[in-house]
Amino acid sequence: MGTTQLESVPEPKYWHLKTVLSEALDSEFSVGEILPNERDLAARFGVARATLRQALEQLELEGRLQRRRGVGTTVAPPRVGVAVGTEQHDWPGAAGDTWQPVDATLEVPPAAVAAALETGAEQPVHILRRSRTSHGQPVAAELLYVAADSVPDLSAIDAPSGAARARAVLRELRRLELERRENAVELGSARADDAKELDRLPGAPVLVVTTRYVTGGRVAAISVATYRADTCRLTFGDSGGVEIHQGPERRAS
Amino acid sequence: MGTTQLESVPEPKYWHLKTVLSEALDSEFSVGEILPNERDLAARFGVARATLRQALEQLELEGRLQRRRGVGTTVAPPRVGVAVGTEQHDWPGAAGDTWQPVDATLEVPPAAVAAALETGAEQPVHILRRSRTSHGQPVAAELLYVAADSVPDLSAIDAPSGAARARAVLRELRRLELERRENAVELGSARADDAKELDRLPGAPVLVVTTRYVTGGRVAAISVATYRADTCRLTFGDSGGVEIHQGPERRAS
DNA sequence: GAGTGGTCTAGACCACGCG
DNA sequence: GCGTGGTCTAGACCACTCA
Repeated sequence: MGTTQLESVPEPKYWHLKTVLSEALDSEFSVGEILPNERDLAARFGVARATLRQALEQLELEGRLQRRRGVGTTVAPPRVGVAVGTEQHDWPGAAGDTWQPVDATLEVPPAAVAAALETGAEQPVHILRRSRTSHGQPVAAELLYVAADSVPDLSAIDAPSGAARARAVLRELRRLELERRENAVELGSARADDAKELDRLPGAPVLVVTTRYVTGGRVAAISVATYRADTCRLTFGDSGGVEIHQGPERRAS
Repeated sequence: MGTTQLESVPEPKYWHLKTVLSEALDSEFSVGEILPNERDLAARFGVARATLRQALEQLELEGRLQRRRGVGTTVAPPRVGVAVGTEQHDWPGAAGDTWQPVDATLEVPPAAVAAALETGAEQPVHILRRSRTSHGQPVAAELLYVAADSVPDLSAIDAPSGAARARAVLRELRRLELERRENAVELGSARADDAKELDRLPGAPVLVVTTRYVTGGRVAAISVATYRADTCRLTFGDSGGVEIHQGPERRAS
């Protein structure tokens, strides 16, 4: 470092810290390894704990670190590639679908959903909960809204709720011809219920994938899927692998 | 004080604060309006400024607020729907492409890119910089890597660099037949150069879209596009948003 | 130069996981 | 109970924008 001034344009400490830590992660740590605790790390770098935490937060956001209260900070594995919308003409629940139905109810949806489904504001719709795991870890939680009149033959279904009912709704939905599906991705923060299901704290960064299922010129269903932003890389089109984004040479050659 | 008492299960202050502010944004503020400054807001809610900032950061992450140093905190407009990969069989620079070429050079790419392009580690490739705007605001910055042997007829091109050369590379690229393109989206933080182009601070949350252009069984080009996560909603498939009205594209003259 | 958000400090206490 | 990360405080100074 030297005793002279650093740069004419001073970099924030936490930014520099992040760079140093990032390089250390590449060279001196392996996946799953536990880092020293925040107080020790802060002391080692001669900064306040809050500053150190700012650097750790960024690294966690980039999927380099994983922090768990009561446990510690560990080096995260590379992000998991998760296929989204590979099949442009498949309904949810089709063969190869990796979602697990959890529950289904018939309720009045949020106003924004009702508007998009073009149902009445007070009209109940089927609300399905599904979850998705990858490599044994939860990666996404979904709310799937199905317009009631899209699955009219469901009235005599046995189960009033539960996974069985969810599967029944999906089965009826597949009888329709799917015209197309439209996806959108944006950044969000996990609501309390999603956070719990994703094993994260509320407010954790998530990628929100909204899918509109269009059939016969109207929207028959809307899916709002919440993916863990720290551990997931969403893939569109038919590739799964190959990380390009600033990967260290940890990969087996 | 208008602030209500905490619950029996204590919610973090910043979380409660975020909820209160969010509701206030809906009911008492309009888009573009300037909020009171952080010190005043903190005093009004009876919390430290750092706590108030934690709530504001979340709201900014969700695209509800926009904060600019030296200016203030304003209510953000709804996120812009940005089409990504709508045409599965279009090269970059095809008709309707909304990217603006900025520069082009011939350099050795990062190792990860070289591996994905299946070029030699020391082999130079064409590196194009492009930028994308929407409604007059910069929304994305792109680095496009084109394998040199994908555009062999470029050797006699006049311009050694600059936007003209970038357009020349794209023109040559379009002579090939595109087999398919594969997209991946993940969360990242803006590098210093991207941040500057996106009018954000370094480390700002971005959505990184990686696209592999496959032709004849190999990857001819790779694009790494960095979108502002606070202002953008990426749409896949052939439509814009649910409740977002997307204006006409700005064609450069 | 006044006012804004951005960075940083040195503490304190709390909620959680685990032995 | 102990150690971890998560929350919170009350200051300070810096970098930036704009009148």
